[in-house]
Amino acid sequence: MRTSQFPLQTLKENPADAEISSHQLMLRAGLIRKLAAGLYTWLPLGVRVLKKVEAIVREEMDRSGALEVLMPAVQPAELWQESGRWEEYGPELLRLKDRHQREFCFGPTHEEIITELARNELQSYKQLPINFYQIQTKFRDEIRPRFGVMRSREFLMKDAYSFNIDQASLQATYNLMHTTYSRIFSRCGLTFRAVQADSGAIGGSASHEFHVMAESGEDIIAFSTKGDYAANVEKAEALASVPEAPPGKESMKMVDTPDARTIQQLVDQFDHPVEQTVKTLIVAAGEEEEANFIALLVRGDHDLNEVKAQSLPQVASPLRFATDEEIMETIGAGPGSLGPVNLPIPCIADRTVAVTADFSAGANIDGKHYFGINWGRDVPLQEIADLRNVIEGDPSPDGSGTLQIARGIEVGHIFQLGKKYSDAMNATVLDENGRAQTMTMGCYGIGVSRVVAAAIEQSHDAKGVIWPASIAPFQVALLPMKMSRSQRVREAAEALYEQLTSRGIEVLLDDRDVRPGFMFADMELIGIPHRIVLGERSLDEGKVEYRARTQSENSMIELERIGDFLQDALSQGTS
RNA sequence: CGGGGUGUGGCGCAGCCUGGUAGCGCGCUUCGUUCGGGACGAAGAAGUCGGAGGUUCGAAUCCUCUCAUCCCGACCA
Repeated sequence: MRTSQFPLQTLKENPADAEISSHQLMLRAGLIRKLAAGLYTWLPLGVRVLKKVEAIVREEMDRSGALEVLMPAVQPAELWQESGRWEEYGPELLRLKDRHQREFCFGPTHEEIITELARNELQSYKQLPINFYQIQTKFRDEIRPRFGVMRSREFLMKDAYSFNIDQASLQATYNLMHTTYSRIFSRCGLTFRAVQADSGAIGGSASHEFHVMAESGEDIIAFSTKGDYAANVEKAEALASVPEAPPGKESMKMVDTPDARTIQQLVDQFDHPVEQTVKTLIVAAGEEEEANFIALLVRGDHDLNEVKAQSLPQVASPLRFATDEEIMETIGAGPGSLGPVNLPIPCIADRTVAVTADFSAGANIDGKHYFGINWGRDVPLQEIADLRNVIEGDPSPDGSGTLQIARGIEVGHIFQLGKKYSDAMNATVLDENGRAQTMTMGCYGIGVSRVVAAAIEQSHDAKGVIWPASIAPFQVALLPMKMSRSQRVREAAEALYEQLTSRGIEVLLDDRDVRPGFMFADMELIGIPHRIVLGERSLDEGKVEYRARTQSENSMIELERIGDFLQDALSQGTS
């Protein structure tokens, strides 16, 4: 490709509304342009990258035996009503009506559609297992789209859905997808980690997310310093900080704390270690509970994990915090003075709270706290559960090492769905006994457009993008110096361009009549992995200048050898 | 949904407080001089000042409404 025929829509200045580097660079390098909030046009350069990622995904999915389909982006409401999600799904679902006032949505995901397909097309266990996938545009009406294509409303996704006769078969497909995803992200040149994820209210036994490690990631993941354990903080199991409670030394006493309404104020005003404070959160109770509300206790410096809390049967799902009025009415004290002692509603203590001695908590009387509370002696320990987010330094749940915390960008998610959709939509096949069996399902997603942003987030410098070779829009930038005035340079450039192109290398020949610095800056901004400079000087010696995007020095290479040299570099996947 | 910010040629911004009929940088077009790290000079094209209404002799500027967009927050006592 020649720059004279390929628009490089680069910008020198940073667009005002781009926050993170990948978003800024995607705009500056001319990969994308914003149309409206969360909606982006991919320019020719960006499309080349997108297609590279798509090709890798497709190759590896095909290799795994999955079969490509293409489903409609617009989906009839009836199927969503059948699965129950027409009501469950919130405002994220973009609902539409056609000219006959029939209801549709723009698909944020395709479980209903694929299940409808499967129940019609699959009749026998002999057709299983089967895994369908597509690469297609999704729309989710995000509360707050941000960071360019990282969290946009419309985005390109690879989604796959497997149908299996039983759990063992599903597990096998799931494992196969796990290795397939690892191959895909490795081939994309990403540093990533598979982590255990919350399987959510949808049910299902297992779920892993694939995260690209990056400071700007929106997810927080915890992993063991020694073992293999890695999990999304939403999911990571929080063990008690110590195996058992130390013996209590203090006796319980009530203290006037008129100005301590938060844990921080309590700690500051009474010189009290935050590890010996307990906060009491009042939430709506689950349906089986007699009380309307239930109290959750976590240590003062810990955060409640809402996903864990609402998965408890005693707690209403979705989680709902009591209002100040409800708290006043139920307990007789305001939110700043709550605690387990003399509490008129049931309460669940986090594991760490259960092993804390001599702790302080509200007295359920406004402006008063108890200090030196001990379980058993002062208040019975009713129930213990894992309620909190892990923090750095917690013991790792696999028993080896402690937990570290890092940020990640979720680029893939694999999920054992089980029978949620197949049950609701009656997707069965006949088993070997001729009996109808509900199929069990898995689903497997990759955010293709997000992968592009994640790759940049992970690999860039002050000058621009540094593409992993496998997804770079071009592999080699060929920059002739003064081509418009030097017949020799022009001829050498054309010859080398022909040679490299015929070797199957994707070359971008910069045949614009611009100054060298301009070319260098553009090529570095758009992140082409290999750069060849052709000039009178080096041609005198029969050489060209080579520089990898990751390097800061040129090396001189014989003109005759450069083709082989590049081919070697590319086949090694080095950049 | 709550709070805050911003809307002025393609992009980045000034002008607004104190009303007088729009300007700078980048980019773009043409010509000339340049030519190995984002050149210089000259000439040019390009803006319903987000939209509607109002105040005024006169509104980018003041007032009201509205739309768009970005950031922060969305119950952790």
